[in-house]
Amino acid sequence: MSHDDLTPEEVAKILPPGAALGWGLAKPPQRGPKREMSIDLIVKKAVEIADKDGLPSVSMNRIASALGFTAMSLYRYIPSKDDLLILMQDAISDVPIPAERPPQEWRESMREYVMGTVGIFREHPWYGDIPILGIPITPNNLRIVDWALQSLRDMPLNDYEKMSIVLLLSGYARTYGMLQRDIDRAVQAGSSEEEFSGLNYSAALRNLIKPEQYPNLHPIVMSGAYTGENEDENTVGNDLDFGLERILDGIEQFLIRKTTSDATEHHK
Amino acid sequence: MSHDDLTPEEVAKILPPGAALGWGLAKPPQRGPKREMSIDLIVKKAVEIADKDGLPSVSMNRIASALGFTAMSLYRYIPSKDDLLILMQDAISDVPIPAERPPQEWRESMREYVMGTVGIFREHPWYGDIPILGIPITPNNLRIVDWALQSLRDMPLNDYEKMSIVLLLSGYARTYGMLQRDIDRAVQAGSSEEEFSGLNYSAALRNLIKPEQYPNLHPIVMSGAYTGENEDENTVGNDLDFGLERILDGIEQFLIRKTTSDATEHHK
DNA sequence: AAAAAAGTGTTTATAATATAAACAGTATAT
DNA sequence: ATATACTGTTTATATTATAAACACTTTTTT
Repeated sequence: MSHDDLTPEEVAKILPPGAALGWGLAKPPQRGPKREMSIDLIVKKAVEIADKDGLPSVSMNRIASALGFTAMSLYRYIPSKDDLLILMQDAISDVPIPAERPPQEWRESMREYVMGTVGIFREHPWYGDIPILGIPITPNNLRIVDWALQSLRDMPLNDYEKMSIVLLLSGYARTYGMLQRDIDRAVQAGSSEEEFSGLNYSAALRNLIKPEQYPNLHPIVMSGAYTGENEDENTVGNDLDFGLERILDGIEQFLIRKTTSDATEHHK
Repeated sequence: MSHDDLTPEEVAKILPPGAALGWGLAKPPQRGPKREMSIDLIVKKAVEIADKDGLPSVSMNRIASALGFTAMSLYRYIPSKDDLLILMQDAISDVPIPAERPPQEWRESMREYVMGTVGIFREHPWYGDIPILGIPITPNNLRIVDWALQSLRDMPLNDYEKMSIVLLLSGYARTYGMLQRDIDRAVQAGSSEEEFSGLNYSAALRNLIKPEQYPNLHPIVMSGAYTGENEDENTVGNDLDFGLERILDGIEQFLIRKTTSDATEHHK
């Protein structure tokens, strides 16, 4: 409601500590010994560890040791581990955003956005492990929201419709990012992609899926399609593209319906 | 490939231990003292605890104590905690499946499926916290896949197209289930739904989102739509319905295109 | 009937976790 | 000169999954 200009201190008080730190709103200390570390350094090291050994390996001890300090020293910079996770998540959301496209290329623009978001999951498989505690409010996360809104800017939609579409696209990207992550993780854990897709379980499923209890699934298990026996016909990449094109078609239908009904309303 | 009839023991050897237990393939012990517990009892109690206090509260100690035994006794029934999680996940997937609808009501049928799946997340908010280690292979999870395939059974689609659509719908249900869960969780943790939607951060965001850096998001933050200031116009329920209808429209387009191109191919 | 085998639930032990409290030392403001 | 604010460290705590060894109990084999 209010259009007040708040001071940075006032803004910092409203936001959760992690977000306030992300916006650089922590005022540097005025007294005491010189700091030997920095928030950026800690977050960078934490991301490095998570990339290499996964999120469970990111302990306060591990980060501090890697930097040559004790675990407790980190608490002079970041109030809690949850806040650190928020900062890590925002740090890796600092992705390059491609040049804007003309409005008629909105489908390609949305594809770029979804693929870009899925890319974060590929590069940092722990991205999806950090719990979502609310709508994005950190700087790089909001830049990604801004990116998603780009192709919608000049469309005949109200703000809520735009946000619904952004949610649809970002949710889709998240789903496939996490699916891709789960596969990468299973592969890295020694299990093969075939194991994940269920190829190893084909024989077992053929014995367990009875047509009486699973009338619709039964033929698909028997044909081998469920466990992806013809790998070239069924890959995750294909599934991702397939679903995305259906969603884009659905958005297109909405736009068509919206513009024609606007035209008829004009006639009234 | 093979059409062999395998013995239950052979099937159990192929599957991961958790899944084999879910299918009831563990042969009862032949010697030794009578068992005082059962797998079902343990899983039921674990689900009860998770429902009440969340997944982190489900420790081996907590389950065993609630049943009047020691933590280690559980390992006589279930090989590891990961296996227990698989059994818990399958147990709550035992949802009632509504009566089949005539083919022309496929949209309503898909809506029922998505809403039903989202419902599992509402009733058991920890559902989405259990990591996905591969395609569904446990009995109740496969029953849900069978449900999803119901409305597609008689459609002119090949098996891979059907599975892609199932993946699209189940992924969408999962996304919104988890969103709903995150909100419920934030509310239960004392923070309000307004806090989650960002309403409390409106004033802060208005000061932070500069038009130069966030050209597309800026107007939406200023109008109050980003933080959902007109609650009646923007609810999660609305977003769920909006996205689902777009996806159903996208599927409809695919069906139309497919049937007309089949017709033209016939003409050749 | 005797002995071996298999399985029961329990006790004890281990390494790792986030972070609270108290500490001695250091830079700045009054 | 002294009070204040801040630094990084040390010490301590409760909790976790599960391995190993234990004394009993039931069934199978000899």
